[in-house]
Amino acid sequence: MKITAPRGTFDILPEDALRWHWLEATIRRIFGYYGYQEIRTPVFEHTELFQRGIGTATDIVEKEMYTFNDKGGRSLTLRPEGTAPVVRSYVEHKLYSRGGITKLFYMGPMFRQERPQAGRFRQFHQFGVELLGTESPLADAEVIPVAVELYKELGLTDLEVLLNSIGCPACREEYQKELFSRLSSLRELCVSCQQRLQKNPMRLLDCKNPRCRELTEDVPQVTDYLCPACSEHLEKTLSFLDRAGIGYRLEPRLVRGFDYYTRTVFEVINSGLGAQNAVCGGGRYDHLVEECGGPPMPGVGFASGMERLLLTLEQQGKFAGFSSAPQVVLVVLDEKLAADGFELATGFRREGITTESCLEVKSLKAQLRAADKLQAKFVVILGEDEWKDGQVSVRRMADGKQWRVDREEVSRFIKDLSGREP
RNA sequence: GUGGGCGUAGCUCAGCUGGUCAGAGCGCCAGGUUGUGGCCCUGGAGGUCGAGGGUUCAAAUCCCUCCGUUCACCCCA
Repeated sequence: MKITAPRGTFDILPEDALRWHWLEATIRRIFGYYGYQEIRTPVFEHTELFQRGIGTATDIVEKEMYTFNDKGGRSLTLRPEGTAPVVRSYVEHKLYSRGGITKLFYMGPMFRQERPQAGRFRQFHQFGVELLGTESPLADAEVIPVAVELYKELGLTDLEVLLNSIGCPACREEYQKELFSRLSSLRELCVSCQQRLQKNPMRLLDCKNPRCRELTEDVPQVTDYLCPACSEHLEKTLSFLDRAGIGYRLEPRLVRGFDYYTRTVFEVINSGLGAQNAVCGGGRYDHLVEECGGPPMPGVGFASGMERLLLTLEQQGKFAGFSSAPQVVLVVLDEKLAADGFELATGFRREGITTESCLEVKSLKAQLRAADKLQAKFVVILGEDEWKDGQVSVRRMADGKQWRVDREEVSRFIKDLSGREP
């Protein structure tokens, strides 16, 4: 094998495509119930959008973006995430001027140059929703069940919602100062935590290093530092979730990797995925629209990884029954009848019968074996015996029953039979 | 970017203390029925043993380099 798909990318083969179609269709259907409308943005954007939106100090912007110069010397970047592009489009087209609240969803490939791992790819697919134009905690509370109920509909089990509030810039700054003063003297923190302490002290709360965990054990929690407004926002969000019966776990150490988040942040995790256990991540971003050149306009949303969902569903045996079996396989027994067979197959298809036509005349045995492998419901056999009487044979594969039928009546015959057992 | 595991037929793998070691199962194709699938039987096709280099009379088997893949760290969906 000379040329393979680039590292971290993969082909979706026909049998897999069925699963993707099903997943995509389910997402669209559920999002429809909640009133989200699809928006499609380019797969690449000006590099600056992500630098401004995600934050230059984040890992994604620092080392994971596919950035290149086009022939005009512009710096472009394959989108590493979906929120910044959606917000860019929202601002560019002044969607806020249509009044009220904007509810959008997107779905498509994203690109990050990381080392591939279980459930992690360089080209991967996400869908997500963005609810723009309101600061109400009802919006935070609404966005979470969009994901949760979708997962339920997909048949996912063993999921957990983790939730936290990281406050607004004002209360967060005070908290970060506190963290810094408590921890900056500690030499025992791991190397990356030393760096985090300088750039974004809050990030070291979710370090997995056991020693760092101990050292930060009794550090105060973000939620203790929330200003009255942020505190009230969190309270209300939680009470709405409680009221609607949406389970969650308050996770004070949950912080997220993008700079744009404010107040509510959350994740949905699944234990079956190994280290990459998050299937969904999101939160509120009250200053991103402004950052992107729009008016002050709050927003909240989430993104979810499709590969990880499919992986989990696969583990749960969801796709056992997925197949694309044809209703009819046409078998032609003699080269001389090839044209008649072709005409017949075309007729079936015009009648809406999924038909596999006979492209190569082989022994009846071989053709039946092939039909069996395709899991055909019926085989229509066209041989000289039948044809001289203006007929074909229809064989029901499930029980091997066979009928001689006039050629003009085959479509009707098959349709009638299809409704019945077996 | 760092570290570990693995790279032998389409797939899953055995062989790996160097010398019938190029194999098994499944899959594929064909035959056992003059026009009848699934089970069974028989036969067949298919591999530069990831690539390159080295050690040796001799390497899939030992050594080195590279590539790929996988898991973990980092980070994240």
